[in-house]
Amino acid sequence: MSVDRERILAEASDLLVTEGPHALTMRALARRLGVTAPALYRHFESRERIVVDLVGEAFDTFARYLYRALEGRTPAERFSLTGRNYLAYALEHPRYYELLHASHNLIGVEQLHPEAQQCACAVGQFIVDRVREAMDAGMLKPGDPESVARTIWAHSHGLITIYLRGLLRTDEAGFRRLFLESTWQLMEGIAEPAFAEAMRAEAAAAAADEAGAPPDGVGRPLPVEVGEAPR
Amino acid sequence: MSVDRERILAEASDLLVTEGPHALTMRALARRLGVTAPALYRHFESRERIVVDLVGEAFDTFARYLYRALEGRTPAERFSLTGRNYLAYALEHPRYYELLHASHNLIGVEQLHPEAQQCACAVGQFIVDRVREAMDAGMLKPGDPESVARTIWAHSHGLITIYLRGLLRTDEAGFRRLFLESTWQLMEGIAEPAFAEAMRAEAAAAAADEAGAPPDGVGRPLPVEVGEAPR
DNA sequence: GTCTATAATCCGATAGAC
DNA sequence: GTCTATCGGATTATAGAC
Repeated sequence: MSVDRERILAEASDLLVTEGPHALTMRALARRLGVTAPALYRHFESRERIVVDLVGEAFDTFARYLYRALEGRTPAERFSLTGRNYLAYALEHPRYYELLHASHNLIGVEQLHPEAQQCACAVGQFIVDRVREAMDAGMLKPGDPESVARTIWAHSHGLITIYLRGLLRTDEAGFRRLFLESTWQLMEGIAEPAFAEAMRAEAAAAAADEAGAPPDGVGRPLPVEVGEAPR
Repeated sequence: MSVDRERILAEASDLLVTEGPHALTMRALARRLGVTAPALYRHFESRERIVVDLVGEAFDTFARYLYRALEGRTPAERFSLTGRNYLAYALEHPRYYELLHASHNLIGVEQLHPEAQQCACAVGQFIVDRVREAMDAGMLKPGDPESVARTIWAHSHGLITIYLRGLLRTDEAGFRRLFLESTWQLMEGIAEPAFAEAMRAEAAAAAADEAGAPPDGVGRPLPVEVGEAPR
């Protein structure tokens, strides 16, 4: 049998997240792939290189998801898309998401620090920027953008972490509704009433999907365009 | 030199959290303690037993911190104390806090599952109960206690995680203020105005401590007793 | 590009002297 | 209660045949 770089990384991330770092050995990895250990050295020069590349790809993918939010044409759209894409990344690449936050335990600080520290800062700044322009557009209550961004980030990250650890007894669809509902509770405090109301409507619509989803609810539009109205 | 159980556990937790599970070896642990590896087997029958006991103690300590909130005499006090004690545990035992959430990667599901799963459920139920009685007392807006408790838990956990990972450029004192400020932003949405106002005052008082703390600000009283007034 | 065989290292744990 | 010495096994990584 033959393997390629992608299959190795995929199997390695699964091994790493589901059974822990000690379980990611060249032998175990090769066994899963149907080859022997030395074959892996044709694709990676060492075990550590596999882990480093894995974490690097997790960061890259994360940045790609997040920056896609810049396709939104209004501050409200970009703000909303940022939250959606953050959640989408966590749910579509759960092992990467865990890897991102466990990376400091997996590899030495010097291995990825330049890129990772920079990426972590960039992510923080990205969210702050989306919050700031949402404030300027009158969508969020006035305040310190950095502080509000931290609050939003912490809430999303905490909720996702708890879910991925299996501490919420619900499936992915249930968690998506739960995430919207919880985010709305948070927005009630930091968003202007008009936008909070729109988020409430979105959460209600999502709840409606639960009991007999209307078949045209596929491409439900973004919550509002309230970001352009005032100013 | 001689070692005791406590020194071993303390050094082991440090090794585990700061350098990862692979770094916790009997040899490395013994070296840090100034003894040789076989000496450790006088106190623990195996390496795994060290990890299991460590996680167990992290859970026990956590429960002790949390249940102390029951000393509050009013729903408002118990609600407030729950949040304070949760934060106190995380800041006074940061390695235990990380251990708690990494435990599923450290030991087999069967080793601690009875106690851990039960403790995790108990903690969740404890917070839900405090939220429910705070709602009944008119301190929080009416709603689903489980949903609101999840939101509060997620926010606190997320913020603490981000801080412990060193992603917030601030010291512990700065983080305490930051935590209060962020919690207030959240409370603005889920608490009744009277209590939200009290939390705002508390956050402002904490901010005042920043620039020239008044020397009598030591035992600042609990935010309010608003929980007993309405009904 | 994968195999077998193997070198070198590190691990957990035990035996027995002191 | 700690030490030295050691067993048995696992690991990463390499050498060389095919």
